[in-house]
Amino acid sequence: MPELPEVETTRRGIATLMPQQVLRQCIVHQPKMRWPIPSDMNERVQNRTVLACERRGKYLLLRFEHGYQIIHLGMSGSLRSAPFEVERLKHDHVEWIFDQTRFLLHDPRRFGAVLWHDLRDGPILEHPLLAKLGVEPFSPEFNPDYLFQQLANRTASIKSILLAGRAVVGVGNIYASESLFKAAIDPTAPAKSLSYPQTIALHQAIVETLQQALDSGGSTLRDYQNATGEAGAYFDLYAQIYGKAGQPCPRCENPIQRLVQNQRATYFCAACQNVAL
DNA sequence: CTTTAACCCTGGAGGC
DNA sequence: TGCCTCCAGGGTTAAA
Repeated sequence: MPELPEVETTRRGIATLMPQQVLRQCIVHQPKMRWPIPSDMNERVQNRTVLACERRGKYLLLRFEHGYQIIHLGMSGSLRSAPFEVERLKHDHVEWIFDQTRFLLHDPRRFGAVLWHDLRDGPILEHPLLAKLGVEPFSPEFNPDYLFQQLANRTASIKSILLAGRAVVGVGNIYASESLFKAAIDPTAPAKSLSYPQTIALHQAIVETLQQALDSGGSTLRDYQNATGEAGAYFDLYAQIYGKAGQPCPRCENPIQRLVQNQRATYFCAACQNVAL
């Protein structure tokens, strides 16, 4: 579920409710996540004020005066506000209790994480998980010149470079396929082989795809909060090719194909993206 | 340094 | 109904 747009949408949602509130308790029901949740987590944050809800890549950052809670939703995580009368469900692993409401971290696969970074150990952005991340896709630093420089000398496929998040964060498995399709670039091409015009097209495709998904993700999250049923896979609403193997390419009608790169599925149109098989 | 592969975990879908 | 296999939107870590 959590692609960058959903993480950002989640951040915006909790940012309207959480900041300036005193966290009364942080209850860990299941510490076995991607990394163990520190056993003293509650002591760190109990009766402390949440100053802000920030984001770096797909990491959510709850800022306190003395440190940060680092939250990652992994592959299957979600963070939602739930009134006290709402019963905790299976896989609701962590609770944030405030005076007026509470939040629940739900994560069946437990690839997510909740960590503590104390500011005595340095600035938050120097945390090992954050220090080597690429630039934010909506920041001025992400521009064609920067991207071209990042791709230079890289022999790995452009798909895997995008997914690695060292050049730019937020391009998940869906958006890697979608962006490369939009830019008509072969996902298997070595990153260094992209021309400058191709890099311009890819840069534009990434920003447009993420922006469109952010708009869409926001609306589906509102739907999810209002309705009882599932929001469904929000990317189904606008994905051009992701998950659509066998269906006609929206541009040229040739069948969309699927391949596996780095153990992750890639969807593409061999004709539009000039893929040699 | 770069690139690739294994791995963490649960659950849904589909074949038999 | 059950059992089996495959698949899943992430990313760290070890190995080559």
